[in-house]
Amino acid sequence: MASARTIERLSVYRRLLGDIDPKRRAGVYSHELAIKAVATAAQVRRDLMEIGFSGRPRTGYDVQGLAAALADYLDAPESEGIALVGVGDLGRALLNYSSGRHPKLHIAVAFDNDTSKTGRVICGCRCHHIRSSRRVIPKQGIRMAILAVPAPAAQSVATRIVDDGIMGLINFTPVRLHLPPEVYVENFDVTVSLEKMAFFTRQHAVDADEDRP
Amino acid sequence: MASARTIERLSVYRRLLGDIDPKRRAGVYSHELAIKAVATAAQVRRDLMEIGFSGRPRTGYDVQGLAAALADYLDAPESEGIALVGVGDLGRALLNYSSGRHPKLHIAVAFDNDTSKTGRVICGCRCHHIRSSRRVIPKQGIRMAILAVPAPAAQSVATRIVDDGIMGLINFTPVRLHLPPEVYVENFDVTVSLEKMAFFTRQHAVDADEDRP
DNA sequence: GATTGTGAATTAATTCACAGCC
DNA sequence: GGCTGTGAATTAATTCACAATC
Repeated sequence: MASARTIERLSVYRRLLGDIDPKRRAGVYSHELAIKAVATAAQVRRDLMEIGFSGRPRTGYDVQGLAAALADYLDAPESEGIALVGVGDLGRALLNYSSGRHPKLHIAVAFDNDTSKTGRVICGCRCHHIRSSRRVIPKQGIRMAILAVPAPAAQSVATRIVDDGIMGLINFTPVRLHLPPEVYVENFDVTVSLEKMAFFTRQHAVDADEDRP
Repeated sequence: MASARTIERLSVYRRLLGDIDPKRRAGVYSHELAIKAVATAAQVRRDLMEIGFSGRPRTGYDVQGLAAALADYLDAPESEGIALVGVGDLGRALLNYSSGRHPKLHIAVAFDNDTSKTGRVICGCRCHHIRSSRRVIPKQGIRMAILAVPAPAAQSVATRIVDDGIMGLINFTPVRLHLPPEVYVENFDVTVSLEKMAFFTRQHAVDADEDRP
């Protein structure tokens, strides 16, 4: 099976393909995708090999065919609904961002514990009280969630929704969750990113100094 | 130099240390950090070797000493200010999240192009119009930024602030930025994460099926 | 002549496994 | 006895390099 790194790049390639009008450009070369995706041409070819899609020498990869192959590989056959848990600023940003953007993934429902938010439609999405998750999540057949609650609530809410049938989640809180191993967890940690940026920005500056004659 | 992966884990270890009261527990073992950080004990030891911090057999790593060593390795000597560019829902979420949380990193200033936001203090942070970035960024000695603007504005705003002196940034837009190589860019891409979660959640389910007798 | 597909080589990241230590 | 530090081994990821192809 493809590695997480490969999946990430495939997702990027797919978006880049969206920038190409297939009526104007029928084919795209590995080195073109590579430049836009900040990768190498060989890497692109390897990744596409992984999903079993072939190009042709001289003409490259068929834009429409590749888009279809990527969709086939990355997407589920049916559209999948995602639960947003926690409708703060971040939750609203995610709702606005993702509404209608993806062909097969959409935020289907939101949960919060603030009764001024529950029972309403926020950014086009119905918001329920978290206490009704047990009823709503199985009923709508939802298997994935975005966790965007305050840190102190993270573990208990995560445990709860996993009980309700959630099998994969993106964790926007800084808490390292303790969940059964069959649940896929992706940590999206802002503090780590900030520290990494600070570290490598400093490092880049040092490198540039050292390169000076 | 340490790899990006190592830096990420060091950042996680540091936060985990914060959960330990050094008055109650003077030492911590590699396997304890490993469990909490979802890594292996050997990995933890390798990472700490990288920063030149030694533990002692039987007693493990000194909690306070390790915290100090991590701070020394990860942080700049002086506190660093970060510019937030784009004060939408996501920007506000970041402001709320990061205010006063980190000892050496803070969002020092915000920029937007919406005059209903500029000239005010939002979530404790002064918001300027983006057109004054050329004056404010150098004056405050800011070298890092968080890019949280709408996608269509991403490239032009990024180019602009790099001109103003920004050397590292976190890109929350889905745009692949074209910037000089000496600028450190970290892409934080929600669509990629969603697709990855969907893919591996599905995959986990298949695996579980296959494991059944 | 330019591009793909891929075996081989290389480089990077992780884990093993055990000596040394308290 | 249980832990660290680390050389060696292993595994994973990437890149090289070139035959095959159009």
